[in-house]
Amino acid sequence: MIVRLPRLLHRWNVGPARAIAIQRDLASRVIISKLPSPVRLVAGLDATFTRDEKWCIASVVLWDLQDQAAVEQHVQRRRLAFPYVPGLLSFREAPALLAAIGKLRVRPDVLMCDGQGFAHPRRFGIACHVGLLTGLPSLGCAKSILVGEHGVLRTARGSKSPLMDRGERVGTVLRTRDGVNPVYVSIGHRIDLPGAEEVVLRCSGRFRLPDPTRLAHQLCSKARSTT
DNA sequence: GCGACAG
DNA sequence: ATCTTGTCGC
Repeated sequence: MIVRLPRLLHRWNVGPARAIAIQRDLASRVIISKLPSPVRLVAGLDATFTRDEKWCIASVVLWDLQDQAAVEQHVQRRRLAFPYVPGLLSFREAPALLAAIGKLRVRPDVLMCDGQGFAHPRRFGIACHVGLLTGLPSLGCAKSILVGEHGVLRTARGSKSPLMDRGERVGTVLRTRDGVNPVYVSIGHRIDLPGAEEVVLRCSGRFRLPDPTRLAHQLCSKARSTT
């Protein structure tokens, strides 16, 4: 087991009110720092659910930026024990995601989550949560906005605009491909915003979503259809 | 009170 | 997220 979890930090059998309190508490432990370079191994994370809403299926794809290839991939399922509540996504998905991360044989340089990190009502989206609990650098790359507003972007790949919420910079709206909808990038843990943006850009080009997250999503879909 | 609301 | 085929366009 390459990644181990601090025991005190994971309590999933809680209700929404307690979950919010936990987020407020843990948010203060997030570290913003420059990403150690060079970044080569990016672990893309995603989760899906069985149609009966009983299981959460999570996947991790370890993407090698150097070789442009997936070097590891794992799937884990956990029973769903929390409803979908905007802002509390990690209490629904993180148990399965952490189980999948636990299967990695190689330690990733950074985790890439399908959802927000700092761009969250309490500045503690799923990317922060998973990063903090694993102790690994992490970032959030979401397909839509949870909180915040932004200006118009140019159409070229690489164009960006600050994502602002309550007068605070919470992330970056980033175009990963010419003429396609942008993604919403924010820090998770042990990273800074420029570093997060750079990783997302280096992981994308052919598609809107960066390769690690995109492949993790495909892996989840296949795993679910095989059920 | 009303609208918004990651996946 | 999930329910779902073809189709327009680079």
